[in-house]
Amino acid sequence: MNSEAAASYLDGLNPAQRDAVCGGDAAADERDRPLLVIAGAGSGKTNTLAHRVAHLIAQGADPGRILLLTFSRRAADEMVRRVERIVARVARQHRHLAGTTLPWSGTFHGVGARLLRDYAASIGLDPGFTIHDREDSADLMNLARHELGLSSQRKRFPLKATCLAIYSSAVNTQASLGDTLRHAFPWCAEWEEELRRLFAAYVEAKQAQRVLDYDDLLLYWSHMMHEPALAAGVGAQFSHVLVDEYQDTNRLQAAILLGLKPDGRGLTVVGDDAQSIYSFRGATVRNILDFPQAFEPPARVVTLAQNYRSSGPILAAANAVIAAASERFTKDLWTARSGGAMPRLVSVRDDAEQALFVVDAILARREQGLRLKRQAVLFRAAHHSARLEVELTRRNIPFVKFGGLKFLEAAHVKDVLALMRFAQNPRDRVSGFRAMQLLAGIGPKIAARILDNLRDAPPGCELLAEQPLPEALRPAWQGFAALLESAGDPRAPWPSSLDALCQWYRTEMERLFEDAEIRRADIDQLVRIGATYPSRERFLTALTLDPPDATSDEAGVPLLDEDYLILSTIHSAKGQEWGAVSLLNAVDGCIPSDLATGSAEQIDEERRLLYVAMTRARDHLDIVIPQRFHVSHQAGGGDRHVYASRTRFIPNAVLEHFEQRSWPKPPPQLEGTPGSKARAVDLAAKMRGMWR
DNA sequence: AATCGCTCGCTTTTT
DNA sequence: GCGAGCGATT
Repeated sequence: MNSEAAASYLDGLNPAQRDAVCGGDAAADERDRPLLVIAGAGSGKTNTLAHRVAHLIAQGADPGRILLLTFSRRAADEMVRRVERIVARVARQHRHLAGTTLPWSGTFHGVGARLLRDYAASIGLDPGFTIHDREDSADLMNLARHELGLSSQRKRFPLKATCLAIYSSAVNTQASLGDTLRHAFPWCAEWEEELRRLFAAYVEAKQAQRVLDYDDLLLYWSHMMHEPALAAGVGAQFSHVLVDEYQDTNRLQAAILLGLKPDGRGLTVVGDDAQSIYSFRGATVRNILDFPQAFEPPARVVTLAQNYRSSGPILAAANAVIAAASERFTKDLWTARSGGAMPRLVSVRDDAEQALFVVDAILARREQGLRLKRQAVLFRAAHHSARLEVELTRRNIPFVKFGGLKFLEAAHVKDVLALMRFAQNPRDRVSGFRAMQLLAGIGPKIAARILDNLRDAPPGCELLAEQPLPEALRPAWQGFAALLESAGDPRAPWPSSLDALCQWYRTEMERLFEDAEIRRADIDQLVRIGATYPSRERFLTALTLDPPDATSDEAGVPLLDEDYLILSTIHSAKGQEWGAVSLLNAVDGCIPSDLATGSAEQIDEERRLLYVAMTRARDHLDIVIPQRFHVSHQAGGGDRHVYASRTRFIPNAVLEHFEQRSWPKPPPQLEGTPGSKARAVDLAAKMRGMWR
């Protein structure tokens, strides 16, 4: 490539970024040496990684042999978009690069699913396996739990979700069950033997039903990497492997990488230990810390410490917060930006006033020209925004919420997916169990009996239509069986087979739900989403692994053209930025969550969470502290409350970085009789009712 | 055998 | 304020 073109696309990078993109170029042997990029918040990480990928392609790497692993589907799409844009620029001189695409980019889970299907034949897996989401997995766990008689113990056995969490934690951290229990679930330690039996049964059930859960996608992949012949094959498939958000990967994922590239050649990982916030999912910051020494010679390390995002005062405050972390490996970030307002620490009376303050501040900024889309409200737990959502609805301010309840968790959406999965894989008991009970007159008993019959049938011969049933059910059943059989046919046209299922389901909805009208819109939406995928398989996989992640995301298509406010959990805000950020409930008990104050590591992670929230802001940052807190689940709609205190992560010593103020109670003429508690409670209940 | 209605316990973050 | 689970009812 000529140096002029090189200059044109590398021009915008600072020296450290340029080093990360093409540092090893001079010596051919250096170029593919393993590379660790420590990239602080707002340091141009995505841009740098995208440039590195584009640079590799410009230097002759085959885009079809580049594996790009990101944390979320959203991040993958963004990365691919940027790479394509940079490559398109280079392609003006190098025609053969025009139209470059990156077929191998996605999450570990998504790529794992794809590889497992590709290699299914060589690892004894049915390529038609279905993937269970967390709830399906919990249901299957529950089935095993009942069959082993664990649900009727003298002492209460852990709930299905807890069992699954324990299983998942053990798998992802690669720890023994005993260690997992002692370390993360001490209150369940007495059940170790029962849990071991339960997990064995759970694994057998999954295999008999040709079903994989999230963890299996990594687990099977990593085991594949332990087979030398397979590992060599998969490894050779990729000339370069690049991983984003490496601080949030777990041991299983690290093992996969090492299996793919044992000598580290062609391997690049990017991350920031100060933003590690997923240890509850088994992520370990050790991955990033130990990365350089895992290779001989050790990996090259490049640090990006210049922040391009936040104003000086915001960055100073964030640095002050993270400085108190007991263990840290990255340096403070610095910025060339000068001026800007200090972040505000705002005291309000309670939850209700917090909502009022935030809405007023947001509208004021919009008056000054900052569109709603450039503003976000962040919080620790999805339900923290409930009061705010009511206020936004009342004032007709559109918003989109990320995190929390998903489109897919709605009962009616799950029903349709269960129908589809059952059609694809009649041995999938969880899906079949749910799907069959949609028919009036079929309950757990009949459904279970039919599933038993299906399990014993030879593969390929599903016999759905020929089940013994009460005569009264037969006509309805015939239609149901015919529907599933045609939808399950691998040659069934897509997406019309989905449409047919939904058509059938729509008529059942009337009986199943009082509010079928509202839910119908979601079903229409599902059909529309389905139409954007090329096949049933791709649709089901994508929906399980990369669900549309905002409530009312895509749902309100007209909404997308309009301006709307972003509401997001801090976790879901990772990697994003906004002109103005408001953080709710900066009090002890919320940040840190009182469920996460068990160990020093947990508390440190909560501190990093606050740091991540603060560093999302460019120009304005409001941290809100309600003085009074309603006790969350009290009987009888009482008005009990506790006095909350400012989060321990903003102690007096850091206050100098904030402008402190309190928000007075506004004149109470807005909403009828002021201070009438009964009235306020009624209104809230009404608003909540809108979402049911 | 399915379904309705009641009580009890738990309640973060997500691929 | 919600789901899972259980006992009573159809």
